[in-house]
Amino acid sequence: MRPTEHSILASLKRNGYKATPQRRVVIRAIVNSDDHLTPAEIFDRANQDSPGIGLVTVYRTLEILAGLDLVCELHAGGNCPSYTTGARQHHHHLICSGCGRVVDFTGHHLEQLEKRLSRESGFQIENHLLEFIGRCRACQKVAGSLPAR
Amino acid sequence: MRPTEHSILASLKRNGYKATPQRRVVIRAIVNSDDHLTPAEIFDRANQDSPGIGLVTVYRTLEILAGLDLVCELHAGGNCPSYTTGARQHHHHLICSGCGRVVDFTGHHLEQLEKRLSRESGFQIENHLLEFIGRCRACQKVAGSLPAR
DNA sequence: GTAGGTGCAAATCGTTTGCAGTACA
DNA sequence: TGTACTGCAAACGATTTGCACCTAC
Repeated sequence: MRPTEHSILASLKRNGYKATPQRRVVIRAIVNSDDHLTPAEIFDRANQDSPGIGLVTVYRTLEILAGLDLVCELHAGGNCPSYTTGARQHHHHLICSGCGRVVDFTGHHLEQLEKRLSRESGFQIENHLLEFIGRCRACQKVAGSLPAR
Repeated sequence: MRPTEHSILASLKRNGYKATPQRRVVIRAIVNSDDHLTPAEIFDRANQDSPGIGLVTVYRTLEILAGLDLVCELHAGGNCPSYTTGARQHHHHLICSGCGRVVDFTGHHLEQLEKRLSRESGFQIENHLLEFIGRCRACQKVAGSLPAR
């Protein structure tokens, strides 16, 4: 169940934030993309959709959305932050080192490992991050294509 | 088998890089620490050890070392890059959200998942990143201590 | 002797902050 | 109407680059 523009806006209001046109545009940019987008990419799309919006507003909106867990933040080894709609279901990432495409996957359970680590280290574990880096089918063909970095 | 200052220097030379005193100092700073260090922290230690070294040199040395896989780069969800000696053995990270301390762990095998993903997605998987974020024993006691961010 | 390495200063990049004006509820 | 939101410009911190000098091999 991917969140929609509407459901995200509703969450915002429920949490006491206003539903401004700028926020709608930012949310739409993220929801309408299958990819993970960097703040700059989100700004580009938002700006195309509704010229005049400020990059600052994009950052501020992202901060709110991430704080409410309405979008999911990704740290793709190196090119730091990018965002996508956080399917409420916990998922992991498969990142193409050629083109930067990100595929989500679910279904691997780390609870057992989490328990073991917690027991052995004394850590109270709050979260985890599992990412695989590789080459997607298309990039395997393009021999010698440069890594996204 | 943790690499030593000596073994890292040897690798550098083997790859056509010169063994300068500055590089020695940077390597020593990393090798002598159990923690993961940010470039700034490495610079501090290096500078204490041998005043006058430039931050730029630290960055340039880290770039070389990471390129040769002699140190391992860590992306702790948010406070991006830090470095440690890359025990050639593959390992994962357990990061404290309170104090930023990083504990390595090994022994969890993801090969099976890797194969499944590869089959289902067509990706040729090159690497993965598994990090747990939580609170270490000390930080659990300090109630309400601010996250490292 | 020379290619590669160093350190300084300045440039650059992504992100954050201060502030005055604007608009949603 | 009042508070929260916006956009600009400037500030900021981390990293990179240009350049002249230096040093390990």
